[in-house]
Amino acid sequence: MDLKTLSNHLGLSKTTVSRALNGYPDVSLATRTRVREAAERLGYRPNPVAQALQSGRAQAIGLVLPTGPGEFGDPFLLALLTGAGKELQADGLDLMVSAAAPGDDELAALDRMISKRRVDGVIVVRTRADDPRIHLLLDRDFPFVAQGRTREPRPYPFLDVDGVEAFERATTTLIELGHRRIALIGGEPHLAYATHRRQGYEAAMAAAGLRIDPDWRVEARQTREAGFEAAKTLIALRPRPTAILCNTDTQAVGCLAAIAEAGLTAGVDVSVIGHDDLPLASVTSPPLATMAQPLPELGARLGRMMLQRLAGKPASELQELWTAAYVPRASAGPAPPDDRTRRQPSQIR
Amino acid sequence: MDLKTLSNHLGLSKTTVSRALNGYPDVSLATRTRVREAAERLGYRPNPVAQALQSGRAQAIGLVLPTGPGEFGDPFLLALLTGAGKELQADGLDLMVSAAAPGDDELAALDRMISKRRVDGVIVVRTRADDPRIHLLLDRDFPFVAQGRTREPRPYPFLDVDGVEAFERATTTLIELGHRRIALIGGEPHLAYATHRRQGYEAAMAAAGLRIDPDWRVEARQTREAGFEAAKTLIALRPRPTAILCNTDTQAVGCLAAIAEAGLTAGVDVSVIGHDDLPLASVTSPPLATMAQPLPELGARLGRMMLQRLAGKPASELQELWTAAYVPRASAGPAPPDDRTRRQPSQIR
DNA sequence: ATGTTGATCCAAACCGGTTTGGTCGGTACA
DNA sequence: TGTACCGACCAAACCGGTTTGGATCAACAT
Repeated sequence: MDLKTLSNHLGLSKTTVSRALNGYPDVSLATRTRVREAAERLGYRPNPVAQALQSGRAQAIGLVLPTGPGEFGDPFLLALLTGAGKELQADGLDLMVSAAAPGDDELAALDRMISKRRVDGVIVVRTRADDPRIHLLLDRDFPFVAQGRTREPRPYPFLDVDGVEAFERATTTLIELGHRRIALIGGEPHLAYATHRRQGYEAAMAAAGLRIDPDWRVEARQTREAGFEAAKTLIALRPRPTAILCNTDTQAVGCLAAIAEAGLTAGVDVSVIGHDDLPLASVTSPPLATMAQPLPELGARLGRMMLQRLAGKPASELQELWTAAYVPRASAGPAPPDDRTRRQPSQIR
Repeated sequence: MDLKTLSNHLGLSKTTVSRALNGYPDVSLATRTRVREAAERLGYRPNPVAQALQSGRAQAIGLVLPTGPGEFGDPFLLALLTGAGKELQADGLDLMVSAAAPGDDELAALDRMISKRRVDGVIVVRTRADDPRIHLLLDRDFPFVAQGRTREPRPYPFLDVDGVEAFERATTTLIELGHRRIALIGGEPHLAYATHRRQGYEAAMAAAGLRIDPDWRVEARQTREAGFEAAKTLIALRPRPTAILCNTDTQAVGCLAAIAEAGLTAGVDVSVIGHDDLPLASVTSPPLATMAQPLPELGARLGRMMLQRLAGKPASELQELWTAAYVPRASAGPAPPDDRTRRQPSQIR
């Protein structure tokens, strides 16, 4: 059922039928309703491809999924994607997804997507500190919104969860539990969020008047194994840190394993807090305390920001910073009674 | 840079340029190379929207993500999506994703997708025993491939992992470890794969000459909580089953929790095997033995099957059954020395 | 000299919509 | 009575490609 068939059927011109369906006032009300009823009855659906060709807009937005091993872990992305997809669908936009490993492939996939003109905008997820995708999109002046911030002087629309605030709060929580020797397994500095979280940790320690021993601040990749190794080093320190903050849950899981392997109990001897609230965080032993991001809502907001961007809202007005929620679980407990460290100095003297 | 501009630039007609680029033999070799070079040099890219309108093919395939809470767990879907996406991309097809909760929404999303004609085919994931999506697609004669089988007499293309074989093997593995009282936390019967897995369990037990106590076979929803409750019931039985097979890892995680709560040790007092090898399976305590599916390969194959389907390969030749891999982990150990059951009957007599 | 054939190239139609720039008849106003 | 204006409708152009059905011309055959 196409427009020509429908208009023949009604004894009207294509023009009039088209304009009737689109609610133009230069079609009489009577005709308008007659056309609409017929369209409804005959199940007429305008061909979006033809509309796209005419309007120059694809009625779709793109999303390149970084599919590298690990990093955030997949549940993160799918929740984001779902949230964004539903929001866009409500406005009649489809979601076009392309999967590529971070790096050249990813950039090529993005390039292909925008030069094919099959999408009107793209959503960039898991931004990195210095993100070539952001450069590409800004250079080409292609509409986009990013999940996360990068080092980029030009203003662009983003939605991020405040890593500084999150780790400030996580650190403060530990301090309130009586911890003083708090260590950090940070992420690699090329990840923007890793830098922010480290800053939050440092700020909270400073605010509480606590010194950070240089040994307490280590960097590790976003894998379980890296978390395991980093934690082993931290646990071996004397005096031993009583709490470890991990850049992500993935690292934290490795950290828990290292604690168990050392014959210690997480949440009792050493407290651990992660970030992301991955599904696995609730099944570790002990369950992992963590900072949670409202992923579906983040996705939905990203979708809506994309719509606003396409509607012409300036980038500078589309920058939001959300707050993570602390999810208390058994891995974060009160600081152990701290006799060892008090005695040690006197023994040395 | 559109075709008209390019042809003006070359002093040729649109027709000739188009045919040159598409390699038609009625353009002289000299012209053909000249056109191709110019196109390359000027960065000409045909507008896929215009091509789609003309050819009637959208050069995209669709995928409706069921986003209901739980069931398989998200990592499953994302891996599948990635695998399929890469395969399709290699053939120039894009992947259009729409997220909807299973049920009416999902069907509506699917309907919208195919009647909008923005996709040439769809991939159906997580099929259910009696799947309305399959009915819809077969009724409309719309090309699709399904991940999983359903009760449907008409032939259609599918790729499934053999649940019968998987649980037959899991059961046999437990029998070889010395287990005799093996229980099953099955899935709801409307899930096709749950039925298959139950059959595999029953077949292996029968083949080993072991009777299945009716109490050992329970059904539970695909959630951690349901697995927890079901396991509690099983653990309370006397004589107690020494092994529990769970329809999915999600249930198995709940099962492990119930075992721990009863003061028992999984893998020692009661062995547990799950299915899916979700990421969290390796961090439970003890780590969860499970049947793993090669998700990225499954996705890739689904993508290729879709291409073959569109190329006209008949449905009956596009039906594949793959085999899951057993991932041994500490939750499945040898059967405990079984003195209690031997004595109990003598006491009763 | 007149067809025939094959190699090249092209104008126009087409895909299915939307937009432009009208026409046509009737009413309002000078 | 002439004309300005308005409401309702429509033919044709357009979006950017591909396909159809020629046109042109040189070489070759009759």
